[in-house]
Amino acid sequence: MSSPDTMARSYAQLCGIATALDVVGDRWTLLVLRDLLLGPLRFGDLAEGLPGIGTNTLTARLKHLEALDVVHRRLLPLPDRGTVYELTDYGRELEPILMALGRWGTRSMGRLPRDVASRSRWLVAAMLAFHDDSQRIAQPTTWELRLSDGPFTVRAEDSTLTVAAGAPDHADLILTTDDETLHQLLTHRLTPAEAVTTGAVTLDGDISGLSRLIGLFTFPALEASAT
Amino acid sequence: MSSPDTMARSYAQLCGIATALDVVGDRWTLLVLRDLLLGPLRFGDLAEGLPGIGTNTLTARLKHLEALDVVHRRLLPLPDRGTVYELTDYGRELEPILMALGRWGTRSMGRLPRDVASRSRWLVAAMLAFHDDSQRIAQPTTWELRLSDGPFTVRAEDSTLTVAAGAPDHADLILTTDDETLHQLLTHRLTPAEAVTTGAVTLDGDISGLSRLIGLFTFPALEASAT
DNA sequence: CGGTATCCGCAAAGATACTG
DNA sequence: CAGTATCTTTGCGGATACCG
Repeated sequence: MSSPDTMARSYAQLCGIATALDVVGDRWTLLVLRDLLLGPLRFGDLAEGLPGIGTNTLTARLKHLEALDVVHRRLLPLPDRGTVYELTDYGRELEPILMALGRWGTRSMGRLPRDVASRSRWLVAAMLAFHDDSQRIAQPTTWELRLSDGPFTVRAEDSTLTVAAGAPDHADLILTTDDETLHQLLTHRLTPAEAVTTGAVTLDGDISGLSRLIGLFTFPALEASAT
Repeated sequence: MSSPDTMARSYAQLCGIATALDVVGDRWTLLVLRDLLLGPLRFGDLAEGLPGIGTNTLTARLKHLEALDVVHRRLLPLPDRGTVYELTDYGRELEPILMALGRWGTRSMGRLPRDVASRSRWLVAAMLAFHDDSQRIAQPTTWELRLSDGPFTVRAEDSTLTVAAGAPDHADLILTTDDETLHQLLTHRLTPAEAVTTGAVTLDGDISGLSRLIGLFTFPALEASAT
């Protein structure tokens, strides 16, 4: 019984890249891992974040990833009584690769179809991708972003940025907004002052903290479609 | 019907990673790009390096990649009268991502099936992936590797390593060997002296050059399969 | 030889209904 | 909520026939 069907369609090449694709190359797989980068998720939350995936396909991907030690299935303690999926150490090593792939793919986003799905968690992941780690921040700062997917924690310390789903215990600044406004702020098409004045952003804390947050990133301007 | 609708199965997500996968996420696509990393290839050479791919699938992938400016189709000058496919600048930006993915996947190579295909070009690509760029080499050196796929050029200058298919104009050392022997050398399961003595490697130049070549890399030992 | 086009069988993926 | 079962659709691999 050489491993179940998890290797059914292996490329069978003596090559690290081909082997990596045997593990994470199937359709949807890398998007599952992308969504798990911000923290553990339940089956239903994963499915909700992957519009178009069938529950059977999601089940198959999770089983495959679990068998290959990329994802771990964990039972939550009593109050919740649920199951969550989270990255293993091996799976977490994909983070810089996924971020680099996301930066690369951003250039092609102008070609996206008209009816595009959007999730604030993807925008938050993009913040991780476009964080400018050549900057060192003077003192550690925590932001809470309240977006449509729920609260997220962004923390800057020295030159590292950590991002996770969920609210922090303490935030230096809480901001409530929508994806489009946040993206406009990050691409400098909207100033913090404008955003607050129009009510597109609601702050609990000082507006300078919003400016400092935005300054941590270097988002590219999106190009229009060419084809 | 079915005109080149290259976005037929787009994830349609406002996300750089999802967009990248719209471009290079289809089966075989990243392996096509891997093989093009070492230099332009003809259709037939690509097909030969991707055992199992159908010629129709390869055609579809190349058309897709060409339409999205990842690969460029170029006609060779007269003596050859052929067509080659080569990476565009945009496509070449995938190199560090593919190398990182290959390093990541190497850990899972113990699970590969029994009948694995092997190509020396993949081993040469792995040399690029496992090059230790913390080293600076005293004086620029060029090696010619004569392997089953043909000759390859490896050049070290300062702390950069370049690798390409084809023989160099001048090589400081020419070595002829097989994939298995080269891999054993790179993983220190075989010493240069042993390899030369047994005839597994033939040198045209000084053996110290082989030691210096091997010293440029930090290949991991392959783990045995667990499940 | 360097592709392209077509048919065919299979396995994966999408959709949805259903169950613990 | 967390999946499983079932059915349909689509993509893929393989073979082959065709064109420059």
